[in-house]
Amino acid sequence: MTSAESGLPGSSGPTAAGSNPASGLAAAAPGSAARLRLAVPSVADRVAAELRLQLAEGLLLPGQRLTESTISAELGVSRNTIREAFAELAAERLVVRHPNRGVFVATLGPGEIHDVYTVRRFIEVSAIRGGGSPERVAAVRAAVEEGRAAAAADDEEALGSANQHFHGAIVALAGSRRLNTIMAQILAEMRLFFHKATVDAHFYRSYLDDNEKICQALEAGRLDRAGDLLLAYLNISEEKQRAVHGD
Amino acid sequence: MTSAESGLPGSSGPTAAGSNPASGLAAAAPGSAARLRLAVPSVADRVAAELRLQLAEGLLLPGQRLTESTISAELGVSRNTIREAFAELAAERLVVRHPNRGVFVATLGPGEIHDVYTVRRFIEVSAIRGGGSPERVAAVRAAVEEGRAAAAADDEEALGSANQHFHGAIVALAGSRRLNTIMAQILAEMRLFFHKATVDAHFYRSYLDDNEKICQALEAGRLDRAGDLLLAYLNISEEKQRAVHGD
DNA sequence: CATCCCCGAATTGTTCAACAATTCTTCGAT
DNA sequence: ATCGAAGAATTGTTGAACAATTCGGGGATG
Repeated sequence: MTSAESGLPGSSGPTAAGSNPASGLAAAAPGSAARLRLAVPSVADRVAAELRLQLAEGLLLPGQRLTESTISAELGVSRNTIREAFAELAAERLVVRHPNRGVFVATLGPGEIHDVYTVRRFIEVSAIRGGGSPERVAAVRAAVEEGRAAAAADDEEALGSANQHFHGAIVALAGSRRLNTIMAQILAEMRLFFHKATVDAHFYRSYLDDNEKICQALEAGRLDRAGDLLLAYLNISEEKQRAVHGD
Repeated sequence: MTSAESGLPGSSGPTAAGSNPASGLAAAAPGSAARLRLAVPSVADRVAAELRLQLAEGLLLPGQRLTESTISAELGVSRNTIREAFAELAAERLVVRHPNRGVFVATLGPGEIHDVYTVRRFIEVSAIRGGGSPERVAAVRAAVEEGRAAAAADDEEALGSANQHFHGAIVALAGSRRLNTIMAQILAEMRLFFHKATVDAHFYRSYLDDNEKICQALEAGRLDRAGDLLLAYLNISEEKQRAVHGD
């Protein structure tokens, strides 16, 4: 057992560290105060988190095969643990298991992209039509400003991030744990094919105004109008995606 | 009662003795199904399916602990495979993992129940407001009739099943794979705490008329009205659930 | 009598090694 | 050049092992 044992050496630098990889949503749950539990995630969970990260960064391209032994060696964890992580990721649709053939990074064809947008239309529009507490509306506003700042700094990566935060904040208006995680998974799926789109440096740029208008309508309490705007936004966004990905 | 090792559909039988791990799985004669490429799910998947079933039947009560070694022995599969199945179920929220303590059947408190209904209000109402193809509407009608037949036969179990089919069919109107699986998971979660409710033999009975009215509105193309009815239905249903479960 | 601590017992988390079953590849025969 | 069969590679699954952790039960102590 001469192999490294330090927690997840990782192939792309000492990532592992950090705390909650997929957090961003439920930062502090109301009510559960005495939860000083420093629950160290299991190795399988950390492996899954690492892969999720590499997936989000476009380091692992859709369709690419993930060989158990390779990842096992690269991350210094046993093949069995890798399989547990795969089960997690497969449940999130980020990877697909082909029996006896291996797991592959999920590929989203035109049909799948449409399906993702269908879910978004359902959830996001319903969420914004329901409105939310002032703090939650403020969170939406914060995401808009975050996007504006990123645009000013010409940071396309941050711009894409801010855009996702914007839509996450909209769903968070409903204050539902389950809806939040559903949305988080959908956004994770979208990152899978958004890398193709961001080659165009000004891809998100055009969304800035839309986000601003939607946010204003929301703040003004014109929820139906906000919903209509958001719906139009999603339709156009889907159209663009379809254009980028061969029909 | 149902004792006996509910051994995995397939076989595995009471081999118990671990001396011969050899296949006992595929009992199907290869000659008969030469054409049918029936992708046999992995053992881990079948274990997960079996547990899902026991969960749905109320054989495993919320809060109950699932010991790896016990299930491993009961189902005749290795502990490692059990863990893979657990990862699946945990991703579906049907069980919860307490680090170093084990996995437990998920318990849904009042807050969780409200959350489940929030998701249902979002998805089901949006789905019915969007309408659907005639075949899909017909599927909703079929679920209504299924419920009527179950009521006539005084089969409460079938009645509950039909009710779930009804709501599944409503979501299926949208024709979205992802929404369908999301709804399936939500319904699976609900089965966790519905067993408490069905002690009242006439629990679902009162829903029959509501379903009929909703279906009629849907068939008549009065989608907004159908949505309103469904929304009211869900609110009342949540109220009842909250009443049954000590608030 | 109550409290605390330490020590076993049981269970989980993780690894390793092995093997059957299946798929992929390559090479050779027709 | 096509086809098929031997061989290599990979997955699916098992079993055993061990460290780490939690749980429960005595004592020993105050």
